[in-house]
Amino acid sequence: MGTQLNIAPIGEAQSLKVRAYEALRTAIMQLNIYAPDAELKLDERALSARFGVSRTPLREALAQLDQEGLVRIVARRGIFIVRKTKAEILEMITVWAALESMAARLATKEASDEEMSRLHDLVDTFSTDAVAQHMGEYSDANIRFHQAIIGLSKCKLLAEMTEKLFFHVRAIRQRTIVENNRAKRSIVDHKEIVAALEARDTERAERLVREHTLKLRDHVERFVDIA
Amino acid sequence: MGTQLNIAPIGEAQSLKVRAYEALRTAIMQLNIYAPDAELKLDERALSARFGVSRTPLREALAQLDQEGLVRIVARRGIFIVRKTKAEILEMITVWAALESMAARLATKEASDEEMSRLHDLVDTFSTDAVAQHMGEYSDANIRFHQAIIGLSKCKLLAEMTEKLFFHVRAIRQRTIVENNRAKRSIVDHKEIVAALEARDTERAERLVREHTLKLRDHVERFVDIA
DNA sequence: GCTTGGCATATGGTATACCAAGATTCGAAG
DNA sequence: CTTCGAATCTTGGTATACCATATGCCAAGC
Repeated sequence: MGTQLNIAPIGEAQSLKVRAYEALRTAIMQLNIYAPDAELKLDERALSARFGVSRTPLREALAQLDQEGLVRIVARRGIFIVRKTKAEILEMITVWAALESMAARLATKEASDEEMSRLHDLVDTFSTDAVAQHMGEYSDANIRFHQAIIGLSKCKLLAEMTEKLFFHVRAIRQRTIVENNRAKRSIVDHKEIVAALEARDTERAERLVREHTLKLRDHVERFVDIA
Repeated sequence: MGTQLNIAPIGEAQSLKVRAYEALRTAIMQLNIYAPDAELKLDERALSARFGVSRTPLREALAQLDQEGLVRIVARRGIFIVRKTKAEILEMITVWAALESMAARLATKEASDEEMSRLHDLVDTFSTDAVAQHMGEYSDANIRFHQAIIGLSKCKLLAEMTEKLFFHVRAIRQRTIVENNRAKRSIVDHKEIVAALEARDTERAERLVREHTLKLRDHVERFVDIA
């Protein structure tokens, strides 16, 4: 196909800093930081030996994780994986609600009908996926639905900012009590949201998205036990 | 006077990284980056000599500025102060609208009457400050008003996130065409917002704040000439 | 046995040297 | 005069050594 060699897949040897950052971020994501026996302290030298790179790029990666709030670096004390407090999680969900409701508002004006229909499909798929339903509000499938709405806003900044929030919120999956009723009601909410978006009902779409996410907030406040 | 020697709190010498970061951030803030002759390229070695510190802490400070979007580090090319494009500025104002409208919503529930009255005073002061009016939507006094609303939400994350946005938006001050009518209408908006907040009218407060900021967005879109 | 001061160790912070790849210069070839 | 390429310079990336302080252990003294 094509008369040009369609770009090299580009193995792309990124900087060690970036690679270290991604490796650490992934590792932290996979760690259940709320488990009582979770390893929360990191050691620069041990990590640098483990990765096979010097401390310098590793430190830069850690500094970035520190700024993003995933770890906390304390001089001459150590580097600690951060456990978000419940209050912080609630604030993040609140901000999420603010951002996604604005995204819904924009989506009613920016998204094409074709994009809307793809969103529609996503909801239908999710509503028949028992596993996803079981995972509740924190499953990857669910997160994808919300990210899809953000995407339809065509506002990259909204996407960037929510991505960081999702990362932290995902960490509380295991601490959530899954109610079956809640999962089903969530599906209903999603369908209503898509309907409002497709109808280009800006105000309703915004309100539904906000209320949906704030419902999650209240649920976490009442039924999630952390910190 | 006291029977115990009430030890000094200790000066607190911050790390060189933090000091370099703050110095650079301040310097960038004071620079009119949209001026044609603005110095947009930085040099690690030159800066390290100028600050009297080695490249290491300086690099960490620069890496942080890079992540925050104030500068862009390109390997083997240089470090450049970022000029935000108009599209990016517009996105930032949109996100700002999302965050502050949520803050207004929360404020109607979280703020005390006493705090509301202080906000009221702030508006009265601003409305009689000719200089502030002249500066329009980007004066420090105006920014303070908006930050005050954010503060009343009692949501620290909202405050953190908007602070970064304000920094970037402030940079376009000089590029804004100040219309007298607009300044006056802005004051009217502010008074209405405060009224809604004091009346604890959640929906109205949210809507007014959102519309006010989106008005600014449209104004920038039409009358600010950058990038 | 308990307190206390010092020493050893751990650990993040800083300085410095070197590397590799992009940018620049400048002269030789045409 | 133009073109092109090799030598050189520039500049961010990386490795490594050293520094300063928080912690903990241990022994000396009460």
